[in-house]
Amino acid sequence: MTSTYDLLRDRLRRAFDAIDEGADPVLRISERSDYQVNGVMALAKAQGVAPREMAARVLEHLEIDDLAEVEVAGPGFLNLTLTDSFLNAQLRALLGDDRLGVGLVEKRTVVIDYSAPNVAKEMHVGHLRSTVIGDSLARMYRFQGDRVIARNHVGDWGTPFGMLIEHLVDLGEDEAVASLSIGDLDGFYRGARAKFDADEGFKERSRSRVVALQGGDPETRRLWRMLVDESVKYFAEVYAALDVTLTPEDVTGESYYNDMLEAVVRDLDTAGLLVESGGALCVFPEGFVNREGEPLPLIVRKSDEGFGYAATDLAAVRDRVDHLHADEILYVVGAPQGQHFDMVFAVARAAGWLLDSVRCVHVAFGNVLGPDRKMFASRSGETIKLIDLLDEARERALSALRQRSLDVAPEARERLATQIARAAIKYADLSTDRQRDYVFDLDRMIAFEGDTGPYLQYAHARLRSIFRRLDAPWDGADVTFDLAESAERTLALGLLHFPEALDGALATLQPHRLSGYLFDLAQRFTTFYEACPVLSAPEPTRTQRLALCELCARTLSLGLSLLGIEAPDQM
RNA sequence: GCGGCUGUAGCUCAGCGGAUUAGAGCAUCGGUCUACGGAACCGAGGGUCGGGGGUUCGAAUCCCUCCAGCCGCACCA
Repeated sequence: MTSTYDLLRDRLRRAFDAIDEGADPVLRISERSDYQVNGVMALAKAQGVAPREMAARVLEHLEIDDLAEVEVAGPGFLNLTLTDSFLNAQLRALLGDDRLGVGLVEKRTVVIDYSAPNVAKEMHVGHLRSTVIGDSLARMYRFQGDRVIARNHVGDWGTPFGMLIEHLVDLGEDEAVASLSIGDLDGFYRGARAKFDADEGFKERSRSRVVALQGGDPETRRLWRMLVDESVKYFAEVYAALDVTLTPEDVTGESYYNDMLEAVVRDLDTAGLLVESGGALCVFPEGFVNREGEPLPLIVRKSDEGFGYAATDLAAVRDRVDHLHADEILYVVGAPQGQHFDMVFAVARAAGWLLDSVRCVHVAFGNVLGPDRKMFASRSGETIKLIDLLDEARERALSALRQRSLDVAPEARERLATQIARAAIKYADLSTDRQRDYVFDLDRMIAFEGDTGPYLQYAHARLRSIFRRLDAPWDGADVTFDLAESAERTLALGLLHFPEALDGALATLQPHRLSGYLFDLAQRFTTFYEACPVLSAPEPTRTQRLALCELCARTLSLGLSLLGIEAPDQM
């Protein structure tokens, strides 16, 4: 089906095109009517015509009577009120559409770089946002019909691996694997670090181990592989606990690009972009300066001849363009790295590796803050394990569930608690502008009241409970939506807005556009639910209301799934 | 110093060119109530949208400037 928004916009565009080819009608959801058209004023200004006069001209060209009544309002807005027959037709189409009005785009390849934990290091709150936001974007892109290639840019290379491998050797392989597989990655890392700082001999061994690793010594590589594999296994557990779609196959760590780094340097040199400065090989992209106002380098090869992350990131861009054939590349990485990515993209474009046709975006996000508005950490100042955070949320959800007389088996209750805990944490992250910092407050995010994940899950569960109470199957095949009650009409309009909400989230790479919509829809539903009895209503009202409930449940469920949140039938 | 992000009700946040009363959630206060699940709903109070200029018929929204906070600015990612 074609979405309501698209149908209206197409008609409006035709009228606008007749006056000025390509002019944007600026169609928006309105508080004063169903939709409003804001584009008349801009058009009037461009053409030197009085706005209301322009509105009249647009109306002359506008053929939209079958969809909406139009009224000129204020300085020159067009207010649209959908006709009953159009509303009915759209709702009926929605009932038969699994995609709830969302069209499929022409399939492109979208690479999304997200999560990026470090080998032999715990996943902590610092990884939460990248993981949750990236996964939501991946789900939305997939749903829209694109081919998504997730890239988990795991930190699996660099000098710390000398000490980590030596520590592994000291512990013995079996012991080390056991310690890693119980998920005590920080313990392992700290053990290595402590010895490195205290023991000169260990430090020396670590250094030569790095050399052996870089030199490709088979035994060293085997031990390194072991560390990586165990960590990736652990990450998979965390992703499962979070219900994140990343798999071990998506892991292309820093080491993945090692063999491409020489070529990066060589080709930059060939392109005449490479400059030696202080012993390091650099590119000075235009427009970047340091403290002193001097050109700022992107250091591709360090003065010790090692490669930095800039080289890896450049190699990754090339790989994603040349081998993955990306049409679009997204980096879901914290805001502090903004300048670094600006420089990498600038260099990649200057080198001709990244064409203008490939959209490359740093999807930046702010920090997770503690109640003191500082970086979220435990009392003792340590970072908090992601898995501990989830466990605590699950405990709270569980105790809340116990206080309810919900007729479910203990195992089912455990499962529910897990679903609620994930919803609480993910929704809190996905329901604010991602560029801002946000305060992590478990009490607020896990509450069943307010703008929370559990509230939306609850709204969905209430809807499903209606259908459980049905004594006989209902059939919506011949339903007619007359929407006589205003609460019915308000809910119905909300259902039609789903495609715009998703488009908005994708266009801005802001999942909170979608979460905000879902919360609004849930509120429309609860208002409707209070005002309009469903099961006890006489026919044909009963069938109509059941159909609205069905659509609402499906919209909530689908919408939440695109945020990576499950919608249980009962809670 | 340069650059980026942020500053909207007591708190947490939407809104980021558009319309007379700037929205929501939480908290507060007041209602609804023997219920199609009350973990709900309805209502009220509460804001000079950081300050000041400017553009415009119209600015929380665009431009300039100032203030405050956070972050980045050469070999760690």
